[in-house]
Amino acid sequence: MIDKNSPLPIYHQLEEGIKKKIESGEYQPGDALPAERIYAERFNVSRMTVRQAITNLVNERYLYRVKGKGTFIAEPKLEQKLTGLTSFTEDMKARGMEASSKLIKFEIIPSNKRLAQQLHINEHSPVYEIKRIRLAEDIPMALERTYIPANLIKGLTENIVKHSLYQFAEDKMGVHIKSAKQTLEASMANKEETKYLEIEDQSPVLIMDRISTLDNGIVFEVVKSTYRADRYKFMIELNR
Amino acid sequence: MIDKNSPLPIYHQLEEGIKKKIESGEYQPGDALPAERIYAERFNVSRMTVRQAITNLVNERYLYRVKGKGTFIAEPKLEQKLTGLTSFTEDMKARGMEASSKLIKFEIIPSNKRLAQQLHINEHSPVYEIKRIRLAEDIPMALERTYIPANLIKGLTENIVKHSLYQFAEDKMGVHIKSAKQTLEASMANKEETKYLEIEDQSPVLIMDRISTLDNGIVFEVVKSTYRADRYKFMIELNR
DNA sequence: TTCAAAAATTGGTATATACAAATATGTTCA
DNA sequence: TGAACATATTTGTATATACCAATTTTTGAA
Repeated sequence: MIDKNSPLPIYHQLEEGIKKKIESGEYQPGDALPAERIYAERFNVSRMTVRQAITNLVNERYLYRVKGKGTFIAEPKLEQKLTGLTSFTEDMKARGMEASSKLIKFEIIPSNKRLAQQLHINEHSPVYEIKRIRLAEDIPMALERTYIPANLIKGLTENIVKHSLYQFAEDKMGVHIKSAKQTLEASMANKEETKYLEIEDQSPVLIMDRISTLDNGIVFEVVKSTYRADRYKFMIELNR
Repeated sequence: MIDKNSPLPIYHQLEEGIKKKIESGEYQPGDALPAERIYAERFNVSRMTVRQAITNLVNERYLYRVKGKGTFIAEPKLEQKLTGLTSFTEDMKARGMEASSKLIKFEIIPSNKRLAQQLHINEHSPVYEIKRIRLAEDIPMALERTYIPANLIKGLTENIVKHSLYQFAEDKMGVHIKSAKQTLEASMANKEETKYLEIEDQSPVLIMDRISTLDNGIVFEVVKSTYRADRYKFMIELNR
């Protein structure tokens, strides 16, 4: 379980080892973990090193400690893994519909204050503004506005945008999106939205804001999407 | 800042002290925290003790460390927790708000066709109907209607509903919720919703439908929640 | 047998120390 | 000036040790 010559820290190896036993079911919720001093002796490492591994797992909710009693396997955490919230294209495909998109704007503009803040760049710094209409079976479903710092991804063309932006970023720049924060809220359509989505004024719409971050922590994009409430429903599946 | 005779652990005192300086604005995001050895010397404690305090703050996202450079004040955390299957109460707590709820209906009614289908029971079978208003800081945020098959959970009382329904189900029945399917859509408030949520007619609202399933595959509940669009935003965090 | 005291076990706090690894700074030499 | 090297500083990993606090187990006397 422990290789002292490994470049990986001992506490990390121990952490992974314990995690694996939990996930495989060898350690069941409620079970007591061997005492810290036992681990220390068994692997001939310091108790403090064992503690470091266990502390991390406690922080990640895999374990919990009770003073004087021991350390125990925690109940698996419901939530955390949201499957779903896939891309529009995938989403439509899953519903058996033909997805397409129409590019209506592709420009470099100076960022305003709010955008600069979200993208962690200076105000007025150039950003790509990509505006698209998302359609399913040729019916407008959403208006999508994407903002990407211009200096982050040079040589972006309309053509690329028509294909996969993420694919381009991965292939040419070797960057991967690590996480995304999304918010969903209800609102009423503004003028631009009613126009492109072909809905009446004051119709209810769903607004989704997404901020995507790369492996290295750099904010890659800010996306603001407006969905027709009468045609679109978000599905979120939660498993444990 | 540090009282060695206090019953509170030193690392905890240090933790609170640093946190206070961050929250008061004395330490600004991006600022470097004094080095660990500086703190150790200044308060005449071990560097390891300082590390324990800082490690906790790093885990809570108040600080972040860069090897060889130092420890820095993190950007203020706006939206840490995802609104996934976390309860309204937890959700509000995460946002630093006081959550409460008002029970406005608790009855056993015969299920209609649609409900029976969702719950996988026969039409007209009895179900609990629990109607609640969810409040944050005494402001109505959502109207929540929960439906549970009556034969699934006998002896449910108003009092239990006021506490935790899930807790009751886990403790008394030993059942765990395994998964949930949620849909989110925008709509306009109907009469009942405008009344309880204290909003104007035709206001936009967010409607969340949830179907929760137990370990054994039995559908446990159907929840229909209507959220005020002007006060509530769903946050979803996705990580790779 | 019963119950209270003592001992053992477990996690919690704290110290001192050592070296590794990444980064920043200063210095030297071409 | 500018590049290469050495040095200092910072966090990261790991060990050994000591005692505290809560809990469980064992012991022993009534």
